Amino acid sequence: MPELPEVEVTRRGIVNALDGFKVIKVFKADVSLRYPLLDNLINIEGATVTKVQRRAKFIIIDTTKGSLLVHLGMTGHFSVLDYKDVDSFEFLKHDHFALFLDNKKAVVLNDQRRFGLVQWFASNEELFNSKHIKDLAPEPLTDDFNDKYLANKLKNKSVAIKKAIMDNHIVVGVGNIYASECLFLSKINPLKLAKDLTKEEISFLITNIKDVLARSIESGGTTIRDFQGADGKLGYFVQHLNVYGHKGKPCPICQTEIEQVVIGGRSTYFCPHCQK
DNA sequence: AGTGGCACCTGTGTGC
DNA sequence: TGCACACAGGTGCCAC
Repeated sequence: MPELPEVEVTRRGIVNALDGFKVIKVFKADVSLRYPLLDNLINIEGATVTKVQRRAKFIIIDTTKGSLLVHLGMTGHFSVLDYKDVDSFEFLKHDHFALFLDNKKAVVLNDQRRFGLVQWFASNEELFNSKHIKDLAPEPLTDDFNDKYLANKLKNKSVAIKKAIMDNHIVVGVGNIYASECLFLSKINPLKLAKDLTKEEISFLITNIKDVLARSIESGGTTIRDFQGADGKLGYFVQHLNVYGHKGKPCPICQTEIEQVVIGGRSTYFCPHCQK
């Protein structure tokens, strides 16, 4: 489900329920997500949350007793709910993990397809050195993601540019929806090989990635099927999508029919006239 | 090393 | 109505 904007919207939706409050109870389901939910998740009980941050599509919850790493996978989402007492809390189907806070808020992770991840680390440092985090590329909304950096990463890359910008070793946070949208705005054919982009195209692409992600965060993310923020609100950036899911519909610029192709096993949408 | 393809899951929509 | 199949916002592992 979630790309960078949806994860950031989720982070903002849970931070006020967590930050500065004490975890009095942890719930974990018996079934595995992408990895098993280990017993050491219980270690967070009694800890006070000190920070809720995001790195790529991961949410990181730092506490006085260690750090929690969470990934939402395709269908994960958090809800912030009120509870009266822990033992009578009624979970929904596919609720796999929950934190019960001393402010009477429950932060509950629901993940239908179970591609998500929840792992406990003894320290923030250990978490950032974990295999999930340590090799991640720069954040797209920082100055580290710039023309010089991307040009260097793309030279000699014999993969479609669409696949390249979804590669976490090149830039993080760009998923299947925003990849199509950014390439449309940049007038770049998604099948074009990464190494064949001109300097100007790389520069324009960076501008559009930053712009699209930032605007989507401000709109509450994109809801295609089931994304919702932790407060249950839907994402309204879907109204600003130009090509994703628009197969056969007219291009908003030239009216040519939007085409769909599969790149790296993922549906990709583009205007064959505007994107060269 | 770089690249392509598939596997991991559940649910929904489509077409026969 | 029922069934089979394709597809869905992500990532990691495997074989070439």
